[in-house]
Amino acid sequence: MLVLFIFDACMAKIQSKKNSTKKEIIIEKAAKLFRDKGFGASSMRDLAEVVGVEAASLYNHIQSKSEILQAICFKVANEFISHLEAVERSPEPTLKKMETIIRFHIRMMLEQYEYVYISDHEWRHLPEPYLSNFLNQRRSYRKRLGDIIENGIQKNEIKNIEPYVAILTILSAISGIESWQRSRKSTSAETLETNMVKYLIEGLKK
Amino acid sequence: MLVLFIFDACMAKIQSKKNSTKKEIIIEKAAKLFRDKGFGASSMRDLAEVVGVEAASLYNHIQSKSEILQAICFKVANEFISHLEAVERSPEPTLKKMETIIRFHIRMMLEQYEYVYISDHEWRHLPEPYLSNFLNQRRSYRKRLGDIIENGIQKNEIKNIEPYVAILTILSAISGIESWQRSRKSTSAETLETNMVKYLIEGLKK
DNA sequence: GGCAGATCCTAACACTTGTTAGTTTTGTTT
DNA sequence: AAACAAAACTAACAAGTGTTAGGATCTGCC
Repeated sequence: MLVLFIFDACMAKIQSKKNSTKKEIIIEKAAKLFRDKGFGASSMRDLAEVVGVEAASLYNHIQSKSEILQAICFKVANEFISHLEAVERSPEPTLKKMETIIRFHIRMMLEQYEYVYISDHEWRHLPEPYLSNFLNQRRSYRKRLGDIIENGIQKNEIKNIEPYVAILTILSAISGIESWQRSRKSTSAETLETNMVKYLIEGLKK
Repeated sequence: MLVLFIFDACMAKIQSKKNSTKKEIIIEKAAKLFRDKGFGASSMRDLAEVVGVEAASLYNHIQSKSEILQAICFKVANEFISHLEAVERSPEPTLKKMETIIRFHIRMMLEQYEYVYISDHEWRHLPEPYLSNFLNQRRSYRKRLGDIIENGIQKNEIKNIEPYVAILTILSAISGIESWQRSRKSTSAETLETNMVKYLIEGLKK
């Protein structure tokens, strides 16, 4: 009863069903904008224009420019973390685990390009304490990936390679898909995924 | 005679020996600044402060904020291109060529971190026509790298992999060293270079 | 010592930034 | 039709932007 009341009050204050929708539209448009002009170079007036509204009107749905950035960065971070948790719980061999993770990263880069790109490149502009929070999550995520690799080495399932360097290499390689997105060339998405997985997994095999 | 005159006039107009030195100092400080705040978020007043001078005084040595960015981006681009030309001319086998190039990229990332980082991440802010120019050089550079790989495949010296994807993977992986730089951890530069080369080269071997 | 030129400074410019206040329009409910 | 809330608008704010003008100061050379 009390809980319901608080919940309702919260919903009513922060967002109703309708401006939740509008808020999402704003964030979506913002993602596209931030991706190709950068967060710093995108003004609220720019954003307002693509949304089809006056700049001041945006503040009926969001609280600040950086709230948009926070929403994007943490949405992406959460998706990666919860996927990782599922993989960690699975009983598969190390190489298969890594392939699953690599494919997930590649698909995220293909299907949620704007969001992932911003989370990768514009997190610097997060205000504290969100910045520290984000970096902690990131560090923890990479650490856990490194643990998977280390575990695989100890079990003699994969080649002996510095886990940190392997993770750095894999994640960076995938985030480079950004530059493929920027200029859709002859190479198809499928070719890209197949070949990149091949390259990155082959380098881990014994 | 005429050539010399033009050369002299140019030198005198753009920079004398003395403000060339000062100009270089400004660019060096700017590189550090741009790297950790981003080009857009760095103001000329910020730059002036680290140089130890008033903002307006900078304009005795440079012509505009974006001239600094141009200087950095094209300096880096030229270094990579001329190194590539040397490798192209060499008679070595494909795998050795690729290792040379990979090592050069890694060392540039280790030794000229600020410059390379900015060239990698802040080129968007170049004004036209420099932007198009830069992107053309970049595309051409990657194309030539791809040709080396394609040639190696035809000669049966390396594994059959999509050249474009291989290049994308290699370059992106290396540019990820940025995040190692950002937080000097337990891993040494040597370990990093050794392991990354191992990973990236192993994935090319037959 | 004094001239010349390089380099600095202060002040200001025109403009853009994110955001707020106050008001009017819009759309739904009674 | 009246009333209410949601969401749009106009106008403005304080602060910060890159850059220029004009004058002061410093430096090295005759």
